[in-house]
Amino acid sequence: MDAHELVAGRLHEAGQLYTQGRRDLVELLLKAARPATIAELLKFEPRLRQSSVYRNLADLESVHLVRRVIGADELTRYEFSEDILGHHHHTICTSCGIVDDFNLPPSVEQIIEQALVDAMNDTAFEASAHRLDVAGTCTACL
Amino acid sequence: MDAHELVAGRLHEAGQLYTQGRRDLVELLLKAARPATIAELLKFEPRLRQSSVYRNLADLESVHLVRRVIGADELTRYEFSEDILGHHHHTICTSCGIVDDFNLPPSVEQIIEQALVDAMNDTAFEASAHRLDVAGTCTACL
DNA sequence: TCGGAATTGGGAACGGTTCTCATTATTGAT
DNA sequence: ATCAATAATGAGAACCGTTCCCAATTCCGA
Repeated sequence: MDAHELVAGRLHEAGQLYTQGRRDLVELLLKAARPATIAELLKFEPRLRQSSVYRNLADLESVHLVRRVIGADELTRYEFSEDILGHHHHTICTSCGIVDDFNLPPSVEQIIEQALVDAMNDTAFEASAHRLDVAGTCTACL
Repeated sequence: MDAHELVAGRLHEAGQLYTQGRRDLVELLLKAARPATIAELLKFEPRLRQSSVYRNLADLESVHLVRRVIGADELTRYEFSEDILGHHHHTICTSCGIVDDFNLPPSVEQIIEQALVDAMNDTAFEASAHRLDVAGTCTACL
């Protein structure tokens, strides 16, 4: 399915418009193919204005089209939500901060999922999602 | 083993002193029994000065006695390093931000560890640690 | 007890993010 | 097509957690 259509539809449901600026932003996120910082987005497409990028990412996040990714540095990164990208995990380079995606076999996911359900049975905590990342050093930084 | 002894020793090796302020800080972290924000630490022990707490946490982190924990909000939390607490995971309440600890059975840890090694074989990434947290809602917020 | 080194405290500075508000664009109804 | 109502935009100010600076103080070994 075309990402733009999906985004347009979901925004429309929420009474929001799919403007050119938002289109550009979505296009950029598609091209990035990994969680991107605001600075990266602005550098790649200087037409975009900082305040609009922040606002639009927040808007897209509020309808669960994108999500915030926390890495090792203080910079917030954004990527499409798992609704769009599917469930996946992140490698986080502790040297340069770059975050990238990777997947685990469904069999492992299932074991993790079950183990977490069991673990949460002891603690009175209502789990809604899990997050498994790997910290280390990316090729460029080795 | 007594935590204070361990801390004192490790600081000494690094040519740093185990002052009263640092002692108080360690004591607080022990009492907290879960990752604590700077604001929480200052609130519990107003004798402590903000700048010293930030500096001392950074110092303790540099000798791997404490570590920074990233939750769901913008507040940095600190807890003793896994050297001291052992490997464990975190629940993160997306409502109030509280982070708490939990453990998984060694058998599951082993499966995860192996799955990550396999996954990293494909990507040229040098993994050094993994992080598995659960996001959701804590009892108090339900 | 003294001198050098480490630590402290207060506040200024920093940087990413959020907020404000006047201007502009977009949409649906006429 | 035109208009009115609503939403989005852009520029910069404000915010806030954190880091930095430096003079005063504390600590330790000789």
